[in-house]
Amino acid sequence: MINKKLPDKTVERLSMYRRALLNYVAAGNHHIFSHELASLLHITPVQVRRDIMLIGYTGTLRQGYDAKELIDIIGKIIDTREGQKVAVVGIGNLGRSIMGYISGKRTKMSIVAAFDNNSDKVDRVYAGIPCYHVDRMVEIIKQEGISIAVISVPGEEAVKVAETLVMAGIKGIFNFSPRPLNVPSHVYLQEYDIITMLEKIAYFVKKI
Amino acid sequence: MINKKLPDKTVERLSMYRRALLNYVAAGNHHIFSHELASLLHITPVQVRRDIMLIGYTGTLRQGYDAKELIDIIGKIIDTREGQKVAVVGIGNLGRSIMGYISGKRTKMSIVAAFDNNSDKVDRVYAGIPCYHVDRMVEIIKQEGISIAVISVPGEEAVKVAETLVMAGIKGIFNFSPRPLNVPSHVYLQEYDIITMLEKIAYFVKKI
DNA sequence: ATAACATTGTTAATGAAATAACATTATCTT
DNA sequence: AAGATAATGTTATTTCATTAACAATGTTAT
Ligand SMILES: NC(=O)c1ccc[n+]([C@@H]2O[C@H](COP(=O)([O-])OP(=O)(O)OC[C@H]3O[C@@H](n4cnc5c(N)ncnc54)[C@H](O)[C@@H]3O)[C@@H](O)[C@H]2O)c1
Ligand SMILES: NC(=O)c1ccc[n+]([C@@H]2O[C@H](COP(=O)([O-])OP(=O)(O)OC[C@H]3O[C@@H](n4cnc5c(N)ncnc54)[C@H](O)[C@@H]3O)[C@@H](O)[C@H]2O)c1
Repeated sequence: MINKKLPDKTVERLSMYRRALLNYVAAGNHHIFSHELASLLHITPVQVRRDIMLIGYTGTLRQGYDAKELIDIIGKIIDTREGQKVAVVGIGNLGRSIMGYISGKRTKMSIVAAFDNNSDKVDRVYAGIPCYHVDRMVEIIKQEGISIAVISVPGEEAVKVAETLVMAGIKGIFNFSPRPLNVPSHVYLQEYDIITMLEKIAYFVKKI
Repeated sequence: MINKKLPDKTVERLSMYRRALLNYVAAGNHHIFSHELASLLHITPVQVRRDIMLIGYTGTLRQGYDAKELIDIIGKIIDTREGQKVAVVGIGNLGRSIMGYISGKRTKMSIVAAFDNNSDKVDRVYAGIPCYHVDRMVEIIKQEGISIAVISVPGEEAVKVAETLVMAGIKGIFNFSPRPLNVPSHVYLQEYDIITMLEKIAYFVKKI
């Protein structure tokens, strides 16, 4: 099952399945049917079964899926052995809120470094994470083996920051700045802009 | 051109085109070719032309598109006459960072109210926006004619908040909590979870 | 004037994602 | 033991999004 790449959207849902399942077992449950898992996410049971088929796990006819097993399989797919390390670049409002959000969560990933160019912010600790000057970024990313970076600097700075990250050998970039980035094909890029999404909502609200 | 619904992804790109074009004209330019606009977003020229075809605008063969006209057309599609009004529910780290981000921006939407249930936060002003107690939400949403809401409360509270928003007549919801929501079909729902997206990045980074 | 060119606008083809259809099977009921 | 039932797993179809192909056209060069 493992070496073929899964569809983008399936991977997103796997992450959501896992979270829902963690709550589900924490509440003392053991087995779950596709239609139950589906209703936790407000999607269809077929979608659930298809995703689970794609990862090669199979449930049983009378009990459905073993929640713990499913959690483990998803972990094998998404996580790496030691948990991938993440850096946040730009410790403004957004960067800090993301750091606070992720630090508390039970996910194998961990934010291990933050970077900023404002000297008031460097050499301090935010949500338990040390903030370094951005000049040390390449050095620390290599030293710590950081593979993923979140960009939350102002748009004007984002291109330069991304170039540095690529140079440092980063493999995945999550860009929150409104500036579209261009990275080599061996770097996975995810962009997200809140205003774009709000404007999309605005459009569809008009149409409703 | 106008009454048919545009594809989801096209609407997202229109928002990005507009932003890029605003910078472009601010820099003193007037006309733009599809390949130029494409390269600002790192997409293909065909994609640009197809989107522009869908909105019924046409450029000229030798000059390409008139940037200002295009900005206006996109405005007609996305914006409403007076600009849709937005509320933010849950003024924690994320809520405040979003409020700060959007307030500064030239978009026709405006955040006109914030809500929280923590008495330390209500009756104060954040980024120029008044924060009310969540008990007054229905009242104020109706009174102000707010059509879109951002949910940034903890997961446990999100379902309840969403129900109240629907009751208040909200038309579009942007949910940042990790709890999947269920809303009637006349409400447009957009969900986004940063951890899910980070885990997706983690997966594809492993595959690269 | 005509050919070459660069660009748009549109239709056609491909690819990705979601949904539907259905075959299979373990369990329960009678 | 046979049939009904309620699930799963898989293949087929449909829908949505992107990419490719190409015809149309105004501009420039010869
Ligand atoms: N706040 C939001 O909710 C939000 C949402 C979506 C997108 N964004 C975007 O994310 C970015 C950050 O938003 P914010 O609200 O946190 O802004 P902010 O101004 O509060 O923070 C930006 C931070 O980046 C640092 N910085 C600037 N240049 C840098 C560089 N070259 N290297 C390292 N650090 C640098 C600044 O010192 C500051 O700490 C902006 O591009 C914004 O457009 C913000
Ligand atoms: N911080 C992030 O970057 C981030 C990213 C993605 C998702 N989220 C999610 O967004 C939500 C908010 O995140 P945060 O970091 O701002 O958390 P936070 O704890 O800082 O803020 C939550 C706010 O909601 C308020 N609140 C609680 N119950 C409420 C209710 N019933 N009505 C109105 N207000 C209420 C609290 O008083 C608090 O001000 C959480 O669900 C979190 O999981 C956060």
